[in-house]
Amino acid sequence: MAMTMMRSAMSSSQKKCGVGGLLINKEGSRLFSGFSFTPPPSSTPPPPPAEPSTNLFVSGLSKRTTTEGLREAFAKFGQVIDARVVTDRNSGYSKGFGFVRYATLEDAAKGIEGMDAKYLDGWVIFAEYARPRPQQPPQQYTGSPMSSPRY
DNA sequence: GCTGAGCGG
Repeated sequence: MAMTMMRSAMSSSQKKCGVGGLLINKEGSRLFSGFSFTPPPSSTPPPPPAEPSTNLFVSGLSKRTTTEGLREAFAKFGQVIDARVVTDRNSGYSKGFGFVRYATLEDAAKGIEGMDAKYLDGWVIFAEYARPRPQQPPQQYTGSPMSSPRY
């Protein structure tokens, strides 16, 4: 008899505890991850500087900067073999970047150190080594290395 | 002839 009353009392003591126990801390889960970011599986590592070469890529040029201006600016740090400001064929205006070729790698390095992040015609230019472009040498033999004229 | 990241004639 008495047990019946006690059980009914305990049941009533449950009250509304079920809803209050559900708590999720978003910040807590972030802190648990701590110092470990997932590296992106997509491999697109663009190395900012290219390998040393006498060919220099100059960006950030002013629209008013011409090939002569580029050569004059870079000639102060080395012998410039060739300088060219890339211009659009349609309009003929500068694209804002150009290429400078030095006689030696030392001059190219000095040119970069001397003209990189410097002002030219009011614009900060950036000089770095140009990338090797896919320029295939125009060979008359269709590029077949099997060409053996003599045996 | 200019918007202003970028790699050419």
